[in-house]
Amino acid sequence: MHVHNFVIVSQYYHMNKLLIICGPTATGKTKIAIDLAKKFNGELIGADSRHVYKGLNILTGKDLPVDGTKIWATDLVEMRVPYSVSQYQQLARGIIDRIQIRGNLPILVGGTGLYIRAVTQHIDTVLVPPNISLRDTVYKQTLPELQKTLQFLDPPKWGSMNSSDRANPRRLARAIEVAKWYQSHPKNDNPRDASYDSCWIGLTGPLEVLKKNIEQRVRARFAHGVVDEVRSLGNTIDDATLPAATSLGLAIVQGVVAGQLQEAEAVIQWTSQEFAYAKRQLTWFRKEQRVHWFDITQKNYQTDIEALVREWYT
RNA sequence: GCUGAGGUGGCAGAGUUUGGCAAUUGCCCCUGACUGUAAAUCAGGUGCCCUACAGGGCUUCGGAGGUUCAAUUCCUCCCCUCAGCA
Repeated sequence: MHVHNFVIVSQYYHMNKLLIICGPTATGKTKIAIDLAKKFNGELIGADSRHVYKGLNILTGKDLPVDGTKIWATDLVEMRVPYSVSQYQQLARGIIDRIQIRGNLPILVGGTGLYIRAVTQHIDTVLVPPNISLRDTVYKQTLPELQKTLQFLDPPKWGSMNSSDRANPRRLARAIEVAKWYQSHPKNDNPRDASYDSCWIGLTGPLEVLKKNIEQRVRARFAHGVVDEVRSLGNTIDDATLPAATSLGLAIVQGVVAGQLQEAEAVIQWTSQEFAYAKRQLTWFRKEQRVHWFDITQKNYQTDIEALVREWYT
């Protein structure tokens, strides 16, 4: 009887656990996540805004089959179809539920900060859908016009925005979209707040090391046939505004395919863009107070991580 | 060798006509923001020095001279690049 109770309590205790592996690109997040999955009966959920699309596996660095470990929340939709953080939130939370029910440890791994935040925190306006026709008209307007519209429709929202966002047409358009939506819909006061017992692991390293890793990775992608991969795309994503079409390096490799760019120059440009992205990721995650950071150039960081997870999980 | 066009920040490239604050702009680079596009999008910085900011000081347009109150700009010579002709 005592034993029985213990098992139930134990399972319940574990029911809410969520391990998160985050950090900039090219730090080996997936590899660590797979190692941990093996040791703790974990299952991986990708948190990557470009891996949700089918295709461009080499270009986006999708870590395929590596020994058959499945990664949930990848290869979800065709590249023609825009996918958003809202859909990701619903899906990922559902996946986490099921992993926990199975008695396994969900491991959220990826570099898309907003996706991770959407899973772990509530987002007020997440249920307000995009209004395509509104966006079409709104994007034809000048910045001052957009600003005036938002100031009129939602003064508090305008007041809460910083100077950078106030100059960002995309943010203004979204805010206008949300404001219009609430003119005819009630506010959702019953959001599902995800209160996971989460452990955040962040991988990082000196910038020079990150840059070197990125360059190696970019070179490897060329060696693995990224040019052919992009060439075979044809015109499947000829709309440059599709999220999948804005994948880092795509335009550059297309330049190589078209013969306008030498591979050596392409490597330089792509590395540079990818490195800038890594720094943006660091800027984002730096504000995430819960992250336990590990430097991948330190000798024992893997065992340190394992020890931390073990302490938290058992 | 001759003729022509050029030489301006890490790179590209304005400014020279008509001498009067050099750092148009873009890229690269640095920093930051971010709540249904997030590998997206946006903001700030970017000759050097002082300064928390305001601001102040000092450099510089291939090189050396010259004219002038004042030269990236006009004049002379030299160096270099490109194109054409030999």
